[in-house]
Amino acid sequence: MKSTNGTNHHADIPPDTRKSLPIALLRAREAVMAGFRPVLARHGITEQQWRVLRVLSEIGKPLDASNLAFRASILPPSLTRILKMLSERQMISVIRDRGDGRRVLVQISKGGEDLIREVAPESREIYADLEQRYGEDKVRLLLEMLDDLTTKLSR
Amino acid sequence: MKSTNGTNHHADIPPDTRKSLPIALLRAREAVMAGFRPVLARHGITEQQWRVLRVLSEIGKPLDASNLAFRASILPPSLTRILKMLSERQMISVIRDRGDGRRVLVQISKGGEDLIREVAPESREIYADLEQRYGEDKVRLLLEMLDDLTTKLSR
DNA sequence: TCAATCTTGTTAACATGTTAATCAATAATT
DNA sequence: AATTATTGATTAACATGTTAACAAGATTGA
Repeated sequence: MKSTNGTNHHADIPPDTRKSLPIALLRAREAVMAGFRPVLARHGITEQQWRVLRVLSEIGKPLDASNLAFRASILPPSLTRILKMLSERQMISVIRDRGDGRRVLVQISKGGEDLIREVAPESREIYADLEQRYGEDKVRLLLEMLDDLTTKLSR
Repeated sequence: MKSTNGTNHHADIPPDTRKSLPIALLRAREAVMAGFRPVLARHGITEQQWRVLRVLSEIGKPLDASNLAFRASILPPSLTRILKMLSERQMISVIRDRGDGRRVLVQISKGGEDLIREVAPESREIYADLEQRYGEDKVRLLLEMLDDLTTKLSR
C-alpha cells in the first residue's frame, strides 16, 4: 500500500483527484470549450442552444423532443426551456404532432440556418487549431476511446 | 468532399455531433457519473460537494478558496454556495485568514471525514467495476490522453 | 367501453455553471 | 500618508443540470 501524493494519509481512500476519470473528463471538456465559448458568446448563443441547432440542422427534418434531447445530450426539462428561447428568437419552429397529441415536433428555421452558417467557419477554425495542437490522429483515437467507454458503461 | 451521415446536406459544416470532442467528453462523463451519482445521492450529497470534500481531505490542512476552487474544478461563485452548504452541515470549517483579511481558509472537519469514510468503499467499488468493464490499462491511457489534451490546450 | 397503465412533455424546486458587477482588503504608486 | 490599482471573495442575474411530481394524450386489457 503506497500513497501517491504524499499528503493523503488515508492511504488509497479515495484515489486522488488527478486519477479521477470524472474530473479528468470535466477538465478536458472545460479546456476544449474555453476555445469555443467566446465564439458562441459573440453570436449571443449558449453551448446547449448551439447543440440543439446543430442536431436539427444535421437531421434536416422535424424531430420530436425526446429524440432531440437524446441526440443533443440534453435532459428534457432543459430542452423545454431551450426550445422556448430558440422559438422566441425565430431560430426554430415548434408544432404539435397531428398523429400523436403528446409529441412536439421541432424543426430548424431560416434564422437558425443563418446562424449556423455564420458560426460554422469560426467553429471549424477553433477545431482545426485543436487538432493541430493535440494531433489529428490523437483526436481520432480519443474520440474512439470515449465512444467505447460510453458504450461499455451504458449496459 | 463527402458527407459522413447522409442526412447533413451542409457538407462538412459543421462536423456532425458524433465526431465532436466536446459532446463525446460530455457523454463519457455522463456515462461514468451515472454509476456514481446514486451513491452520492444516497448520502445526501452532490457530485461537486463530494469533490470539495475529497480535495480538502487529500490536502489535509486549511486551504484558501481560490486554491480549493482550482483543485476541485469549480468556479468561485459556485464554491461560495457550496461552502455555505457544507459549513451548515458541519462537514467543513471556514475561517478568515489572520494575515490576509480577504482570504477564506477552509478545512475539512470530523463530519466531513466521517462522510468520506462512509462513501469511500462504495466509491471504490464503482470505480473498480468501471475498470473491469473498460480495462484497467485503457483507463490509464485515457487519463493520460485527457491530461495531455488539457495541458496542451491551456496555453 | 372504460378504467388502469404507459408515454411524452412540462412544471417545480433546488444546485451548479457562467459572466459581470461589486465590496473589502491589500499592495503599489506617488 | 493618501490615492490608486490589484486581488480574493461574494453577490447578482440568467441558463442549465438534476430529480421528482404532474398533466394530458395514447394504449392496453378486462
